[in-house]
Amino acid sequence: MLYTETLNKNKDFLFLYRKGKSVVGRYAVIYVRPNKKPYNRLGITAGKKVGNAVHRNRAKRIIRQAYRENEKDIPLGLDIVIVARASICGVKSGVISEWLAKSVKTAAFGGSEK
RNA sequence: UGAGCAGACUAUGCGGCAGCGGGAACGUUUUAGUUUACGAGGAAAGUCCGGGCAUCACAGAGCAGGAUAACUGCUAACGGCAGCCGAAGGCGACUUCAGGGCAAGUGCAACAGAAAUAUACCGCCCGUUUUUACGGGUAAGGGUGGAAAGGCGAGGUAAGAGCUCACCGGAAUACAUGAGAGUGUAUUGCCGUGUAAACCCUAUCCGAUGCAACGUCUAUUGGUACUUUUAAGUCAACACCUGCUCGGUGGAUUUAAGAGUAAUGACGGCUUGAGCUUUGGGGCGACUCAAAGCCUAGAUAAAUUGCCGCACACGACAGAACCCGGCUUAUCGGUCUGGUCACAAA
RNA sequence: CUGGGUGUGGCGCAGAUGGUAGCGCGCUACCUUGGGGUGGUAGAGGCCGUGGGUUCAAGUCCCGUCACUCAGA
Repeated sequence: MLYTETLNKNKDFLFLYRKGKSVVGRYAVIYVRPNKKPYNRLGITAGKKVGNAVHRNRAKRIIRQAYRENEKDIPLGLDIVIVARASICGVKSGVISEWLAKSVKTAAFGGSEK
């Protein structure tokens, strides 16, 4: 991933859940917030509700793949957290990719403020 | 041909494009980059046992506590496995078993029943007698119960009773046999049910903590915690080693001053190992010995994927996290091997 | 990684060393009131998370398993 670091501190996740803009979809929820840095930071959450370890790993893989495909269209300088939901399991990656492309932009330029 | 038993193996395959993880090589001041081979399981799961490894100063003795339970072996070890004994089930191949000791001691056995671990309600027999009660003997018969005086038949007796005898079940002793559990034979009337997954007894085993162990390097703040040195005071007891006792080690603690360390982050621990494959030898087998060859995940918000095409049986359960040996549980199916029973044919 | 705890009517909980499973709230019907509440009487509702085992007999004892939950590093 060209312009992206991973987000791995529990503190940062909690900060985004409280202060970030959110977009809710059928397969996942996206939280976004500007971070005033020249690169993006991405965090992916797949909780216990998604399923067992195999399903959680698949959810994370698909989301990461979708992000990679759309990376060029996403503006720089954002913290992004994507939380997988249970219905992501039986879905092909193309659907997620399409959905992500739309949702990130709406989140970045005017998602519902919390 | 059908049914059934046991064991072993496998876990969609092939191709194209894009991508991920750490390793090696090339390259670069460094970063970026290029090439190349490799990259989840039979259960990786549950964390139920056992061991390695690391630290706790020595890793001690006894009690307590916990675990296991026929026997002989295998193993680093085990609660695992193999063989074998016994019991139960199946026509059989075969399967299942917490399978030591209630005949050491203690406890418990509701309701029913006269009586539940010691007794006489009805009945049977004897005696006394006011002929309808009292005393005594008796576990053959009745009913209750999961369990009722080892079972059953004969003798015997006032009536009965292992009181005596035959057969069967158990126990003890002796002899034979086996490595042993055991098995066989003989003798002794020696014989109050069940429960130890009730307390308990017997034998064997167990020091504690877990890779967030542990080691190395390091920023900032502050005098927080720990260690240590010196000085002063107090106490002869206190702290630690496992819950207690013995035993061992250190004298212990408070205040003041000085010195050092820890936290945070990074790296190591981390994958060459009770390793895998093949061949040969030993053993009924678990397993083991020798030789040759091989290197086969090591991540840290955590890598095996996405899309397309073809084939068919249309793809189950499921993702390493210090490492091994087991156990248990989940699982769409497929293949092979060896026994068994029934039917038919030769 | 390690060690505990819980599971019982709709809800919250009892059930000491095995012997016919209860309490409070709630629910249903009736009485009381002009009506409602309160109060009173009667009643329904449970294979005790699940699969085995020990025992004459298991909610209770033992083993496996599922779910939830707590503590420590």
